[in-house]
Amino acid sequence: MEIVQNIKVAVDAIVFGYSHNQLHILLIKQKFGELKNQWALVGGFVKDSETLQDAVNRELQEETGIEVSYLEQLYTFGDNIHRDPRFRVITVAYFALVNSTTLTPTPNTDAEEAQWFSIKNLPPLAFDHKEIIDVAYKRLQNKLTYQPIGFDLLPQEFLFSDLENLYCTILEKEIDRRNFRKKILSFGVIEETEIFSSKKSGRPAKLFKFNYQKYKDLIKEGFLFEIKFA
Amino acid sequence: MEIVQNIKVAVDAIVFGYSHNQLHILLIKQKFGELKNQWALVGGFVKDSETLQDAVNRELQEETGIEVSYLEQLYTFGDNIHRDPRFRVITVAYFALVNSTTLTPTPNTDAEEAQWFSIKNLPPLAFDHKEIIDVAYKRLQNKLTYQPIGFDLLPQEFLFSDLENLYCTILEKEIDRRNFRKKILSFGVIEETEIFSSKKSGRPAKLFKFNYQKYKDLIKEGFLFEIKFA
DNA sequence: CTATGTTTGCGTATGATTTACACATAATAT
DNA sequence: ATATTATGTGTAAATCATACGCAAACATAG
Repeated sequence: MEIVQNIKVAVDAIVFGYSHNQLHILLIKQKFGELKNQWALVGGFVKDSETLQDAVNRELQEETGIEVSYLEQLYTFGDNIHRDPRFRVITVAYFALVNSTTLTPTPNTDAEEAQWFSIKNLPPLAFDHKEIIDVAYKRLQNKLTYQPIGFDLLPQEFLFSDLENLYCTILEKEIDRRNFRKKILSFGVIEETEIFSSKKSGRPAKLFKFNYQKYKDLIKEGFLFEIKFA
Repeated sequence: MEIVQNIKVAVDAIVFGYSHNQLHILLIKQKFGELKNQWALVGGFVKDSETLQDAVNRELQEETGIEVSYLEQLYTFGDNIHRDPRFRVITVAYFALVNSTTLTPTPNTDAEEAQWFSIKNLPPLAFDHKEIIDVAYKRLQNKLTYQPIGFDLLPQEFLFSDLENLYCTILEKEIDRRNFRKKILSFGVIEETEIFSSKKSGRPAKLFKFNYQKYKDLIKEGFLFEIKFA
């Protein structure tokens, strides 16, 4: 049986970053093609010999030079049947987080320009990329309440107040500082360091760090986080 | 820029059914081709002009004649690069549930034979379909604890004991009958009917039915279920 | 027709978790 | 020095989860 099919497979990455108490998304500006000067998600067509995830990592490398600290498949968008007149495109979207210590994008090719945008202030986007981002943002909000992915958006060592702020910002909720601290500490996956931060004012705060090993052990036991705040 | 890509896009459906206190999966037996006599998931190649979900529904109709009561995208499997020598296949897997009142498969074409298998006793499967089923089963177990999808596996009207049994079976856990009832009723999405069931022995039980409208209202408010039993 | 077994339906006591809120501490700024 | 700011810890009340007891309504056996 012969299969006639004129579909191309692409991957897109929704890359979240966190800095200055704001959630950001990494976008690239097309320099050529029919999408010239349009902002779009990082992505491109999958090569025959690479896995989907390899394709995402390659595109990320080529277009932004950024290495992500978390990557998972999000959803496959394939209903936009007439996006390109030459063929149909289905795109497997990947959800990515980057550590805020490595935030500066440096594209390998000069075909594109990479830039962070606050999620509250996105430019007009190519294709259905705005809807893809909406799905990704919901996933981030959801996942934050039952898995410790917030740490993947912060530096290796961070202040509790930063973590708290991150949760407030992303979940768009007020959180009681004291209950939040108790809850997070009760999971036993973050540890105090002996380092204190020098802030402008106020009592100096201990830096904390995430214990990935401990987290993996918990996951093995089928443990989930369940962070829910009124 | 010319895109050279030799990838075909397929869809697969993991169809769950529940009967005789057991969870079942719908499989088809290939009658032709290199996979002759192998059991496999319902699925096939996507046509250029149909959405992914339409493709799933079409394949379900063609191969089994079954109409599902719940359908959502599960995951896209694309790492099995050398499954077919002619081209690479990526398959978008869909998670489906069928109401146990419509369990009899009746394939349109006589190319395949469709049959239910207990999840505890699956035959050898084609490709990576066993792994896909594993992913789907985990999703089912998970989803059952925070969304009322159990009702999509039962008849319109059902006994509480059936619902409880379904949860026990799928979650592979003992559940306290009384606490389960209280919890489920507290969500306010199922209603008593005036009908009583005639059982072999014991006190007659009221039949209950799911109120989909009420559920949709709850979802709008961002409500989640959270059924967790020790 | 009574006794026994079986399944349903409801209730309550206990413990665990969540939520709300108060105050001492250690730095900087004035 | 004193005010200001942010950190770190504690505790009481309310809510929720868990464990379990018991009566009601049927079938069946003797």
